[in-house]
Amino acid sequence: MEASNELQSEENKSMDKNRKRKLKTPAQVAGLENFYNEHKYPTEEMKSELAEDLGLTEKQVSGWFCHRRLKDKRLMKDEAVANGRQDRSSGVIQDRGSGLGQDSCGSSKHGDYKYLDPKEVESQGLHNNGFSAADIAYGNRNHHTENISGMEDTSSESSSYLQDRLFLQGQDPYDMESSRYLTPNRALPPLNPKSAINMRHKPSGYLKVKGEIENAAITAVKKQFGRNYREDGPLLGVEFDPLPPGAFEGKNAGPVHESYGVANPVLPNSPDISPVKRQPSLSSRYDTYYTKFSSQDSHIEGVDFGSLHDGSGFQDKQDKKARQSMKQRQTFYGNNHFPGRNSSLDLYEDDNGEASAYNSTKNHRICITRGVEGMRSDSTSNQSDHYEENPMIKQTDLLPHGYDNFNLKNVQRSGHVKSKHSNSVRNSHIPVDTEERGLSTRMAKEEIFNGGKKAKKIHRDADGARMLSKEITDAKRTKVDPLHQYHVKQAPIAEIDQRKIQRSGAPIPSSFSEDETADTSSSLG
DNA sequence: TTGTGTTTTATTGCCTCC
DNA sequence: GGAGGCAATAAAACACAA
Repeated sequence: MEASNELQSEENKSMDKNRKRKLKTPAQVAGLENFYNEHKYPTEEMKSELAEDLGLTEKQVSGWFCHRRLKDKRLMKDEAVANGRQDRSSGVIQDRGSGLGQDSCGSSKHGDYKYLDPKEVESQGLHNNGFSAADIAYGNRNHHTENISGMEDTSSESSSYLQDRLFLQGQDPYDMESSRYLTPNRALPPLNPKSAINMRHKPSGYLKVKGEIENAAITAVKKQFGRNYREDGPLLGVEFDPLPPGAFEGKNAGPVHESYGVANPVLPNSPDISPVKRQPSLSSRYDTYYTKFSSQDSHIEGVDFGSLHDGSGFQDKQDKKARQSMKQRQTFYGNNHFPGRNSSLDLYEDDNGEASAYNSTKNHRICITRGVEGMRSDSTSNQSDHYEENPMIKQTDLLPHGYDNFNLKNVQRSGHVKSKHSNSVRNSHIPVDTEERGLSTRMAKEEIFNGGKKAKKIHRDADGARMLSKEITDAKRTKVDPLHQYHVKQAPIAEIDQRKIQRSGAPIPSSFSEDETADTSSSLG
């Protein structure tokens, strides 16, 4: 009896211990998100790898993915509902929504069939370019590439296009990452035996019946996008704006417009726009996200990865801040993978015509995404101390093949970004612009859907951004890291920053206000 | 500073598939 | 029956407003 009681108490203790929520570090979240973007249903192996890489348990990873899917589902549902109300012809979105909604993993094999999952297809097609922390790890291990193959199936056109684009740019670690998995003909070799096997699998349950149909729909949409991107140009932020309305026939016009409006690159060269200022809502989110993340960067650079979750002191504090912003963004971040990435890529490249800008952005992102891994790579420069904290992290394995360039950059960056300010500044700009575009779309939608609630959130973010902006501004004035300066040059970033001004009540350039207005109006109605 | 609302994390139960 | 997943729930961590 006593023994049992004791045992029970022990269990309870341990339960409590486990029960005690422990927030994942931004790095971990980033890693998870990135991986999630590519693999909604990671295999056990993947999970294991990811868990190891992130310093989490498989259970945690599984749980996280589960919740993440739920979250996605929930968002999609909301979106679908809202879309349904607003536009009946939003077949695409609805399709997505339905796909997600029904994509439930009733079948445990979904993970294996993710190739067929519209969601996956889409995310993969557009996200393959995205950087996945896990990818790095997996890349080295040649584990997963299934997704891409699946992608080729349904969205080979757009996806390949994107890949090509990205590949050509060749500067993007993300791209490189994905490209690494590609065979000379761009086909993805089954790296993982399991994957290969999986590929042979046919979807079961819902996917079995609807997979192809949905894929077709998704593919169609993707193709539409792909064409737009391809033919109409890379300026997703700018030109994509009008496309969605047409492509989606109205329903998305609002959201899309909004999203783009947020990141509207139309004001790239506006001198009036302060780089430190950003738009409140969406941008601020990511802005904050990255900014903070970068603050984590310091964390990343300085830290954290190693401390992935030792959850102690130093990192915890930094994490806390980063998390706050992170949390708010993750939702969107995960969901908007493709838009953000693509848009960012295109925008940077085309808009500025400066690969460097593009690269810088990427690098930045890499830094973030790599949060987990990136940190490691960064750590090589001087974060060893942090890594020491986490024995799970193997610095030697941190650098994925093909990431030499960006890693180097990152390292360099981390070099001068040692100072928190510099970090903030740097991060505040780049990422925002990059991810924001894609994310903004969804965010805008969410705004619409959730109305006040979202507004509140946005406001919250804005506040955070404001706080950051102040910090950033100060930092900028006092110190600007070379890389950062470069980033600052980027008009898009400046625009984004501009939003901050708006939020803070500072004067807003007419051009930007228009954006804002458009954004607002679209979101409102 | 406190209360409230939101988000994230952890746990548990159930379902489906093999 | 085991594995994987979803859904529901509880609780912690945050953010914001009063």
